[in-house]
Amino acid sequence: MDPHELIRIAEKTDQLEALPGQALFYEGDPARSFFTIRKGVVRLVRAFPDGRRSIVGFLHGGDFFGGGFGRSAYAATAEAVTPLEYCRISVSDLQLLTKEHPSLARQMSAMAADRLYAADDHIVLLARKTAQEKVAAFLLASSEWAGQADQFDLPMARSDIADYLGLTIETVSRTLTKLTEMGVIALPTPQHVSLLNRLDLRALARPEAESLDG
Amino acid sequence: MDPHELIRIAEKTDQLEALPGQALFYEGDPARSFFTIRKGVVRLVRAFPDGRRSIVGFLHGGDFFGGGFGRSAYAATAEAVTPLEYCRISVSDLQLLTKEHPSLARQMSAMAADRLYAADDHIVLLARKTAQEKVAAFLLASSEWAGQADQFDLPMARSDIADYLGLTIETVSRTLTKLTEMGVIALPTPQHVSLLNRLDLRALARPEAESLDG
DNA sequence: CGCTTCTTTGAGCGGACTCAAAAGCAGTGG
DNA sequence: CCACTGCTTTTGAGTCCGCTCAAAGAAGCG
Repeated sequence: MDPHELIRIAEKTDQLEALPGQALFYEGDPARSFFTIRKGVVRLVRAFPDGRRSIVGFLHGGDFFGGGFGRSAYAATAEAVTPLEYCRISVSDLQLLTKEHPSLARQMSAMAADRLYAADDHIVLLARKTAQEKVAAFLLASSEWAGQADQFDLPMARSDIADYLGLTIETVSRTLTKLTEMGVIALPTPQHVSLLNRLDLRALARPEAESLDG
Repeated sequence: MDPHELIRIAEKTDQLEALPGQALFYEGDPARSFFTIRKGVVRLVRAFPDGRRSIVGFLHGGDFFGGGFGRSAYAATAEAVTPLEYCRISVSDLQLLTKEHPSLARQMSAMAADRLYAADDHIVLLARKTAQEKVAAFLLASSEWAGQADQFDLPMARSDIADYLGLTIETVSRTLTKLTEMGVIALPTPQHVSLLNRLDLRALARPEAESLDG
């Protein structure tokens, strides 16, 4: 649960940077390394030859990922969304470190479990939520990434949000405009979000919005 | 990679059965056990108070799951789809066994990795595929579960398929009818599928259907 | 200042949904 | 054996949400 040890160890490894749009690795590449993000945001992308694209997740400072988690190949392409500072450690080196620090193994499986839990949430969102619920949920998640702030930046483009939510950029834009007109958010600039009514936004975000008392 | 050792160990533990519809555990329950399926099919369900439901995965004979993979609570409810024979082992017992058999830990992370990879596939399917592509992909996956057979049973109801693919039962039914009319499958009974043209079905299943030569 | 890229807005369409009913099937009891 | 009941699946008709196509702002950059 404490990524600091991971980061401390990772600090003994490659310190790297990447510019927006640069790939850290590609889907299908042999999964030779693990990564932690020091600063910035990464997207995990699955793309098709016909242009259809799906973002299976966003990763933020402190997040630990890569290595295929036991698989021999990466499951998706990792691309920098913002200017990025990150660490890289080879799978074999990390395996050695795991023997010295057994807690590392537990942390790794905890990370995998978190990604699995997030993936299930994502599946429910894609399968059963409306565009408005999707965008509201995304804004709340973005707020959490910013430390529950009521004002924060969306580091990614509308196209990234659309590919994450299974929508088009037009629908994302229209929905944001609608939420603005409803008074639950404000958009001083396209990238800057201000939550005006967190409770209403939360109610809009989930199907299970009704009372939970039995 | 070899679940047989897991099963052999699990055979020393609780041998249980369940009838269709019975829950093995519920979403949110403390994740005290791991499970392996001996015979039958299980669905992993996320449900909302308003009736919306999403099936995040199906599990088959030999599959290993549960325990929250490091989390303290189960991420979804596990329900028997068919009459079920399965094994249960407590997380603590399995941790003890892990110390005797280090390969177990690797197998567990491999299982988690497989679920993660499957989850990413599922995300892409839900986010970017049409109803026809979804149903075609589901039929191909079902064929794989049946050992690449051209004829096999769908153990689950249309409602399960719909909740897995993010569709309604009507759309699932209509799409199956359409595939039948196209001549790529036959449905002797609603539960029994016969693949008449695997290549066409594969072409219908994926967006990346065009040629891959660069 | 002109170019490119991103975002927003508009108009119209269509695929999947909703609502509704019929058809098929399994079990049950007369 | 057959009517009756309940459940699942299929089929039909019509609607709407989100998509497509198109164009007009904004914003960044050389």
